Amino acid sequence: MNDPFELSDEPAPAAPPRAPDYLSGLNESQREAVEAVEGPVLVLAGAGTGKTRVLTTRLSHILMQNRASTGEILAVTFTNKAASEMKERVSRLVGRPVEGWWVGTFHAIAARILRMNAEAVGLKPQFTILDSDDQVRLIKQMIDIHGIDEKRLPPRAISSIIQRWKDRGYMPDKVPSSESGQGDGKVLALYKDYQERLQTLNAADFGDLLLLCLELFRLQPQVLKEFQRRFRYVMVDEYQDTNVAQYLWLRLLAQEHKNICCVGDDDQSIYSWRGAEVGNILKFEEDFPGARVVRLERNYRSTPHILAAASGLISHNEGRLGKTLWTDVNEGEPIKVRGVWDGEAEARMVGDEIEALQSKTSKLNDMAILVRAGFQTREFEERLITIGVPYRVIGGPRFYERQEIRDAIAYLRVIAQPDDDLAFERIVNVPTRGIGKTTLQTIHGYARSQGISMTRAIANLNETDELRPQARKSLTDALAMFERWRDLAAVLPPSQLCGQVLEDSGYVDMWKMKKEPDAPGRLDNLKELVAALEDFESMGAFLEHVSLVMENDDRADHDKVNIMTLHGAKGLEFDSIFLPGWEDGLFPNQRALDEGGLASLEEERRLAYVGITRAKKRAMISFAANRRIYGKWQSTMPSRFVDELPAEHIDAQSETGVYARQDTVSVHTDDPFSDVDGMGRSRRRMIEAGSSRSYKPTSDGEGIDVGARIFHQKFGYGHVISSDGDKLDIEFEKAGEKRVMANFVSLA
DNA sequence: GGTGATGAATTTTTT
DNA sequence: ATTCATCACC
Repeated sequence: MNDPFELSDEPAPAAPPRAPDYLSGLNESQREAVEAVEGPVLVLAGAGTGKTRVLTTRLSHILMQNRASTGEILAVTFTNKAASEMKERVSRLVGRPVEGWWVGTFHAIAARILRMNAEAVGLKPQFTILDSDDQVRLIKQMIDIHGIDEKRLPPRAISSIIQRWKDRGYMPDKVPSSESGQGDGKVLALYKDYQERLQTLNAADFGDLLLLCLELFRLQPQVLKEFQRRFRYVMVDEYQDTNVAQYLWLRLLAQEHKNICCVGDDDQSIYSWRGAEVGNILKFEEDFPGARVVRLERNYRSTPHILAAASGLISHNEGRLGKTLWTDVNEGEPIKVRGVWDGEAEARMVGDEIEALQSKTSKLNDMAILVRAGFQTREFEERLITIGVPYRVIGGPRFYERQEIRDAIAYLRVIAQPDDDLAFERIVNVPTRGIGKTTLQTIHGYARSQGISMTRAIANLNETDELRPQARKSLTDALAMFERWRDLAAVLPPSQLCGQVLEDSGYVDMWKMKKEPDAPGRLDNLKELVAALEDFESMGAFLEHVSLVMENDDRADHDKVNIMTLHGAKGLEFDSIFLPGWEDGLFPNQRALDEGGLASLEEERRLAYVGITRAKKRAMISFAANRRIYGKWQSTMPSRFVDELPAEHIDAQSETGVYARQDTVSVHTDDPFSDVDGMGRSRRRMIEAGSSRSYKPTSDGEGIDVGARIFHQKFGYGHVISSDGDKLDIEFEKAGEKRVMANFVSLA
């Protein structure tokens, strides 16, 4: 036990009473997690077990016991929302606003550390943080030089390869040879070049914030030491979502005091596709010897039926740390599982259910429709509009991602940082100033050959006659304009400066001239931006905010049904949850099925688990027999996850005629995860007897080839246009072109 | 340098 | 179906 008096920077209040208020009301394991402040601790917090409460109480506990001052605690989260919630709740628990502490997202804290030591990694302190859009544009510019075929390897793909390398902590010279072969080996060269380019632009992308931080710690051990000494206690939220770079970063920072507490749930790891390593949480005990593991298993959110259904489902995953959630609340209803004819019927059913619940005094705010992919929201939006039920879609495009806002910000970025080529290029000809492709290419070529930024290149080029006089004039004017704004920036507050810039540049006039229907809306957005800037002391603070803080305050001020993706729902809870589209190919998603193997399927299953566990009182899972995807009708099979729900906890019903068939025969697939006959318990249970005919087993084109004339019980006769695994594109004689499962057709 | 046509792609998303 | 990017052409 440490001596509290030595550890505090601040005047200490009297020692806390034996059982402080803030500890009361915690259950046994929660309290254990809160009080285990020394040494490495892993808190396995199942869904709805009071994770945030533990985290905030623990932080307060450390402060209240004067084990450390605010400046000596590092608490990292993934989202700004989680960070501000933590700040707010701890302030409330401690009874005073807590300031000067290190609570924030990985990226924000890494950026803070990096800005304090930018020079060590070749940046200037006011470096720009590039978002993924900038990143892709930059890569696109570099693609030709590296002789990469844009068709085979689009900028997006390259960006994601590089991003994944960064997630694993690889600087260009550290990419292992097993990895460097990606994209004909050309991507690695591009990565190297890309990093150099970022340096001349005085910019860092999101991955760099962590990666360069690691680099800083490597190059400047004394800087690392300083932070290691500073952070007596380290706390991490959503540990299952950390990537390797973040893991290394944490491990370094916690080295000195070894008081690290990671909170997470391996069953809710759904972000591997953006670099998260479930392995981090699975091997915590190895990584931090002597680690204490506390399991939070008492669930305060859901009914036993919901918990049992979710637990039954997730038990199909291997490689879990394993938890058994329990609750002592009352039974509640089993999960409804419904099969319907098509997507429209599904939307209708969900709409009806929502209306029924609403008339039983349920608030719309307490209901949510959780979909696998964004495009699925539309059907529900349309239905809710027709029946007049208000809704909100959470997670759409954000304010700062709109074109006009990004343009405006680009102006501000160039003012703040002349070397920011990406921003400069974005607006140099917006509004049009007669600076075209050719001119830009000349500047680009020169800039790159000299290893300088474009604005510097222009200054040099204007001394020569390489540019057309007209372009030269425009560029000179533009640079002069920026110089003037930079002077203004010194005297005007950010908001006024922004207004001025938008006027002077002709940007506002440009939109006023446009007769597009959305032009007025864009002008409104610009006004909103200027207004938003009033909250900021400095332009630098604002730009940091824009790059690191997502704006997602959908105010819950009206009673509306929530529609969002399953990913977007993590961490939220609602009384009633609707889970539509549980069909193989949609959920689990086809790409996950095709590409990622078992790991991917398990992640989809975790996603299903996350979905179900969002429900406090009731949940309804549904699937359709037919669905139009990308304009084509497909006949679909219920999700394999439907099978995996324990029968005792669901109430299954299916529309008459849906999946009607009898005399099921086995269908060979290459899918190792499906059960023997491709049709398990629940799925079979959903199938009602009806008129049908048996068919021959088919396998991967065997039996049914392209060109074959076939029969389908719903669509009639047709011939096969093409096949794609177990799916066939068929031109039906009566029903037109459709995509159907091979096992639903037979040779005619 | 702006406009219309054609073709390809289309999970999930924070920072 | 719809969007989005690229290309040809004014």
